[in-house]
Amino acid sequence: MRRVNIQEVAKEAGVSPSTVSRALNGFPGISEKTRERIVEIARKLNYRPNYRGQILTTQSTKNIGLLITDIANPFFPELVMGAEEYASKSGYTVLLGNTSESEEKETNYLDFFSRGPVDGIIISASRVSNEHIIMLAEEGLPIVVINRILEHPKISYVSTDMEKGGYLATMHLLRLGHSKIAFINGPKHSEVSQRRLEGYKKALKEAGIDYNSDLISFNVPVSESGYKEAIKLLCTGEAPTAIFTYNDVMAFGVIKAAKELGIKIPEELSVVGFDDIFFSSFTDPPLTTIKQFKEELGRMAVELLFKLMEGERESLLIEPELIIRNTTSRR
Amino acid sequence: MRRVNIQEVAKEAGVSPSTVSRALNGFPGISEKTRERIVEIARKLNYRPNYRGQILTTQSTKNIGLLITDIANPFFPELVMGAEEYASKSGYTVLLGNTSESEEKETNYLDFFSRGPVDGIIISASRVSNEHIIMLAEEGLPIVVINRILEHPKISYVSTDMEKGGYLATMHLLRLGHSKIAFINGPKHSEVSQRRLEGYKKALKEAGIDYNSDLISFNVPVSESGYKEAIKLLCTGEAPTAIFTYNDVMAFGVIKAAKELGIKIPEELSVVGFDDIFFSSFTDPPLTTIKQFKEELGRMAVELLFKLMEGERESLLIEPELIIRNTTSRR
DNA sequence: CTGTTAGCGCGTTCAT
DNA sequence: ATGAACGCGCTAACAG
Repeated sequence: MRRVNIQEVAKEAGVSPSTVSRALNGFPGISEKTRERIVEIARKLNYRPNYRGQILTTQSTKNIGLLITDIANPFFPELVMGAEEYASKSGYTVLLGNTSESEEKETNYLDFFSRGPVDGIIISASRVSNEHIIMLAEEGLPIVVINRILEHPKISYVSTDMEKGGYLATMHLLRLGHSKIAFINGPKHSEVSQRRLEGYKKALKEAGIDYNSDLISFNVPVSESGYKEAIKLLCTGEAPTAIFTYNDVMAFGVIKAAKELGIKIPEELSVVGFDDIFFSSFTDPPLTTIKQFKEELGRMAVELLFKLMEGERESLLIEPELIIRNTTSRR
Repeated sequence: MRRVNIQEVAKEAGVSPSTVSRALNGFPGISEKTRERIVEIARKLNYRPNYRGQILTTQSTKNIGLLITDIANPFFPELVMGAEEYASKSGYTVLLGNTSESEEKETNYLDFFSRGPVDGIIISASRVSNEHIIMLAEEGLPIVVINRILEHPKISYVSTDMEKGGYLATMHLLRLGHSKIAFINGPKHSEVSQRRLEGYKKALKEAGIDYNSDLISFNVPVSESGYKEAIKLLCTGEAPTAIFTYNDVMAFGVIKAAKELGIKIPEELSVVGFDDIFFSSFTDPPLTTIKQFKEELGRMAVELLFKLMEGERESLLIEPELIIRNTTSRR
């Protein structure tokens, strides 16, 4: 692939390859004069060490693998930016694996990552099993998981407090006088979905309202799901007066459905999303939502990964925040 | 990093490493019986070939590097998805480099990519110079550029016809009776900005309207720029009746500014964006825009890259499309 | 059909 | 302060 290698530089400088290596890597045991001469020659020849040979010897790639579920959902880009910014400060590059909600792709990327191109992995994806993650970790690969509580001696995690999020959203709606609150939830198998549902139930219980599973649905977390579920819910005789969605993008689908059905938001229907992505303040009306600190999540994941690479394990929960805009109102 | 290597499998099976390699890679010259036995042992030992050793030998990484400017702008995720989907069909993984509009980061990623982790590069970023790209191409690295017309024997490109896009947007506004049309453009040095400006000028000329450079500004292509420029434009005595923006995200900024100033869209101000990202149909009012076929752009880039790796060079232009929604109306 | 040898491009001994 | 030899893990080329 690359043109000039270390041997050619060595030949040009009339020294051995190891001397070139020492010179260019700033290692001791070489005279300042030779170093300068070699550095100059290397630059002239436009020499850059071959990555493939380098990582094979050093056993370090200076790369981090970041697995995410859906790059089209703005939640993830913000997370990625947080991770990338922090990683690049330490000279690390982030290799992004986007899985488009496909379990097979998650497995493929994880397999790929585990074969050597990265020094550690951050997983922000829900399909892959804890067992699979633990297996990789036990092979010696440092792993940090995002938004998944995984207690294991070799794995760290950072997560939004999802139960708190579900609780905040539901409580907000209850306080506004709603009692029939639908929850258009995410994938059933996902831990995140389950924890938010716990928060939802907890709030209901505190308000003394019976839990009704007819108001809950589990979905692929994309806009269309929100749209379809909203149509279903709003066309029944006993339609809910408020809808809480698994994420903002799904809430956009709900808003769209309500508009098409001529149902006014927030007068006739209140909507609460989750994530607080950039576009949520631009919808009509602007979306009330539970904010996740996405950049912080990405940043902390990298920080915890670096610690893990040095043998220190540490995990943490980040509190979400209720952002009240204009899709919710008193019943 | 990885636990068990090919030698251990060989030892366990009582054969040589090369036999194991043949068995696992499906190469000929090995008895079916031995192959099955080795495959079984490899699976039992949970062996997966070490990527680092493998690429050093095969000279192929099965990776593509994809350089993008701003992952937070939904234009790019859609492009990435198109690229990824097509690449993964051929067993390739996409390594994403996000540069957050920083020239230094673009250079870093390009440097990294050129040192060996990928078999080819797709560049959808504007800061890096043609010279730099050509240098890398001449080192033997297959490169495809997106939205940049770069004629060079070793480089392919795929681009939206930007001049056409600028022309379509401006012509649409002219037909609606607008004559004072501001253009909140992208980065000045960017070829894309320049080509769209050409289209804008061409439409103006055809309508017999003089070009007024006061109506043109060059900006970092993020939402805030649209907001700030709109405030500036709309607070002057001679405010334009229509604004064309470099991308949809900037148009969102314009909409926000107009709302804050109490200016009604589209009655008092028409707005046309560029890209047609997913959220543009969710704004209030839904945005009129020039659609780029983003997934197609990503898909074609990979296809052209594969061709380039086999020595065939081919480039193409994709026609954009005017999507009329509700931010434009007759003057 | 299988084993041995060599080499990808580096960094790291261990000598000198 | 510098060079020679070795090895990272794998596959390709050559032998048998």
